Amino acid sequence: MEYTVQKLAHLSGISGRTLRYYDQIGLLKPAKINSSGYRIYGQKEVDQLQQILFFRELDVSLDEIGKIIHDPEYDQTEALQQHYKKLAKKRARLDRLIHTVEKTIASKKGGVPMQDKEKFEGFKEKLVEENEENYGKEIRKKYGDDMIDASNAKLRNMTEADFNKMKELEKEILSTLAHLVKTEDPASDEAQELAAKHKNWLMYSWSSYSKEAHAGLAEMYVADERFSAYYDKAANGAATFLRDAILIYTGSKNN
Amino acid sequence: MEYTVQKLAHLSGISGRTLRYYDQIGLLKPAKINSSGYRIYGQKEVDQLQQILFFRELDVSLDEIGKIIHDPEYDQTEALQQHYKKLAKKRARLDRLIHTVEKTIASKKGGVPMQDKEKFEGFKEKLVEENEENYGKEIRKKYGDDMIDASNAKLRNMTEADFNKMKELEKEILSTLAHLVKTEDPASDEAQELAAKHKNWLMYSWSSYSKEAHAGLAEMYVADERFSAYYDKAANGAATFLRDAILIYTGSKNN
DNA sequence: ATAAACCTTTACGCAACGTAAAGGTCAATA
DNA sequence: TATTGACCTTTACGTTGCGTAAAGGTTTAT
Repeated sequence: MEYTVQKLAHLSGISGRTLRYYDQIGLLKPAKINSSGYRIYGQKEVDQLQQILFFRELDVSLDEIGKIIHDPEYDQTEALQQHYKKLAKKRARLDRLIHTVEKTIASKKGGVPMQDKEKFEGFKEKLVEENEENYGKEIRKKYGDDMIDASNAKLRNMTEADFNKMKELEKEILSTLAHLVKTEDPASDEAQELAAKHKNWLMYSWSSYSKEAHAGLAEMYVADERFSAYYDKAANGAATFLRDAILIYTGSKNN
Repeated sequence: MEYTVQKLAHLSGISGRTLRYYDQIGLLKPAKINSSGYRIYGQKEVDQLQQILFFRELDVSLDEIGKIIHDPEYDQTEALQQHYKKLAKKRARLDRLIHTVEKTIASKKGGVPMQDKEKFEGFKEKLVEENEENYGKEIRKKYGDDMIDASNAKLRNMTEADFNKMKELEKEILSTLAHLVKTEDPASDEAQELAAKHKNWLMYSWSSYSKEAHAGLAEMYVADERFSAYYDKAANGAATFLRDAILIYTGSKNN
């Protein structure tokens, strides 16, 4: 049986354009070209198209598919396994997204003003994720996997009330910081109180506290511009001031 | 606090290009442009960017996001709900794909030649899906939802052994058909035996049998080019021959 | 003064096709 | 037989969300 483009297209449920495109990129060449320049496909091509569509269904890129079906050296099992991992990741992400949307919808139905609510779940996850992506490697090296995993777990399990308290405390710290930075005295009582508040704030996400870890974080507030930018939003030099206050608080530095 | 492109980019973890692009498409305009033509963003823009990234995380298109955050008329809850449905569909599909890949890998590990094995699970699903997409509406109208759902379920639950038997029977039918079509006698004993085999073949996926349904399907083999193309692969006029044989077998037509 | 590190606009590239546009081919019908 | 209408062809631009030069101006630090 021989098929022209449209015939094969109908048979397989894809468009003629797609078949021409596959020809163009060398993924599926017709068996022959007839005297009028028409593409003619045979049974072999139909079978190969089935294979192509099978992999395409699995979200494999056409490039990959080409390798899989044309290169006999290609380890198909390995490819499938790699692909399986990709799919699993996608699904995990989708699960999270769905969860977030569900929560968001629910909270909106509850009549809660969406402005802040909508971001809640997403932000928690974003926090965890961002921490991982931005600081994951460095921090995991410094503090070890267990501590970070525990921290992430704690963050994830936080109730919304906790989360809001944490946010408020954060605000308070920032405004106090903006105020105190002008005094230029990180050893003052107020500054030490601020450092204590900062510890409390940390404890919302940290599973355990150590002065060393607190001091280490303080150093990072200055060393890493992503942190310093955050605190310098409050006031110029805020990151440095906070660091010094914490270093004194933790006893890492004498006034 | 004011941010240039790079500052905001670092702060939010996206690229400068992305910020310029968002400016370009009107999704996020800077607070102002300074005397040197630099984009300057303020706190308001930072907040809005948070919102944008929140929705982007949910795989909402930038176009949609624009409507959501700029248009006060826009029903955000409705949009989220729509989006939720999309995500759910995606996940359902992903679940299927993952299942297929798992099975495929498993079967390959079992040392079974992949050529046919790999397609097995995928093909079953593809069969169900294709049936739905291609004939779903027409057939559901004709036979009712219950019957079709039952058929799909049966197909899905088929063991591989059954599936292979079905495939073999299919082959046998096709080759017998190719042979018999030359006799041009759909009422012959052999042709009637063929019709019986066709019934058996059907029973692999049908949950119950009726002569009317069988005859109806036979008519469709000729009427619908997607079916007729399939059978005419075996031999010219095969679809018509098979239909006639079935019509006689079911008593819908006298020889 | 000069380099490093910013900033700008313009513009091509990516994946996997959809969608004209402009023109040849083939089968059936008036 | 001439003419539809349904095919077929190639060429080429549009889509999404940016990445990545290229070519040049600005700011900051040394």
